[in-house]
Amino acid sequence: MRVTAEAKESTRRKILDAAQELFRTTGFEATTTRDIAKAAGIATGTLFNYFPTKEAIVTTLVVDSHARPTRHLVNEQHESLEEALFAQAAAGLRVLKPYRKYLTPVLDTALSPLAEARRDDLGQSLRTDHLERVVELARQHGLDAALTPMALQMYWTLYLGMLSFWTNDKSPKQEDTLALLDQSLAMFVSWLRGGDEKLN
Amino acid sequence: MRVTAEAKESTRRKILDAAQELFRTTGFEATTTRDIAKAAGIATGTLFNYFPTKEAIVTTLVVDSHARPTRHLVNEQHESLEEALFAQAAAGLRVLKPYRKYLTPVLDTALSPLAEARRDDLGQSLRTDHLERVVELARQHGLDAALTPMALQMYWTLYLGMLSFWTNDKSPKQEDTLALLDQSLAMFVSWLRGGDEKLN
DNA sequence: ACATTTTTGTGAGCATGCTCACTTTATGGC
DNA sequence: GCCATAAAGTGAGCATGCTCACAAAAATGT
Repeated sequence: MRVTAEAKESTRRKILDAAQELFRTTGFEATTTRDIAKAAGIATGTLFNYFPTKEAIVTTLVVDSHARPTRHLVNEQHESLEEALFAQAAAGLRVLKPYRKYLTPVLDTALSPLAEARRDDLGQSLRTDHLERVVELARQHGLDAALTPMALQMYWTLYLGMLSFWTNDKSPKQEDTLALLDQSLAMFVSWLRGGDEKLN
Repeated sequence: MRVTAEAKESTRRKILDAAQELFRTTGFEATTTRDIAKAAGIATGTLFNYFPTKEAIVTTLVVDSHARPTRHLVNEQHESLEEALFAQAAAGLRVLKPYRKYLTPVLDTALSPLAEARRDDLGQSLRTDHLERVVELARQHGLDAALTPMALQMYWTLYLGMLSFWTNDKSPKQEDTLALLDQSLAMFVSWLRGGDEKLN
């Protein structure tokens, strides 16, 4: 059984590697599932034994790469919550950079606020992981009380808006995205503080 | 030529009416273009002489209905910019209500911040119309100076986030959506005012 | 009235995401 | 070693969004 399990894992990797390369060179839409299967050296049917949809492949690529790093950043100390959130989001951008050009399908399906409705567990985990760290950072700055579910919803909306903008940012080094991120977080955090005052 | 033009308009209407009815009863995904064509009494090929994609049909339905009313609301006087924006957005929701269940494809393609990239003129007009009215309302409250392109981008992100939430809102009369809208606008407007102070 | 051109309509057919009945391969008990 | 069971793989085929070469119909010129 072990040999099989290893073989299975290796097939999975072959699919992901082939898909990543094809998406990068040809784009997500223009790459067919038959292309991916052929490049991975398997039949199209086999591909769907490993991933239920074509989008699940690209989502897996994104979520896998996004999951690994960015955790240590929580431990760094920042002056303000704005800075801490900015550092976290910027780290996310750094890690997603290779996928920037074909992030759209992931944003549409897996990460959208509608993802719950669409029952996509992959995107769900990226979302909850990210939001958990937001809560943790807010706690370090004494603002976690203001982080109601609605506040998190608003944060996530702004975060997705920033990612959407990023996938299409034409400015040389995507500095416009960083400006947008900066302003969005400033707006959000100052709103959090205001809500806090009302509670006192 | 007139007879033909009228006939053409009538075919167009038949398509839109048939599509609306089928989307309502069967849902957007489950309705095939063949279904729509058959219900409209035309061939599938003809359908694509009138609309380039299936999504263009649903987008047309939404944009058409959204365009007509809501304009007079600009003339009503409101105490604060928050209230004025709230009234405008709520009017939009009222008018979109029949489409709530199948608004998702429109949000994904036509209205997304990526819509520019996707060259969808239909959604573009809904966006620019709405944003123009936002600017107008802001001017009435002396806050239009703060409405930079980036501020409008942030407004639109929050607006789309609210619409996304709405399509999936399970609360009895979608009152959660109104709460989210209220908070989002409060955050946005108070941020606008803050930016204004900085400028002084 | 007829011929010509332009507009509108048609449905067979293509591309592609995905399924499923079937084959091949690996594993474990004897 | 050999069979039985389970796991993994296969590719023909389906559904559906959309195209395109052609046909029918309408408009226009004479």
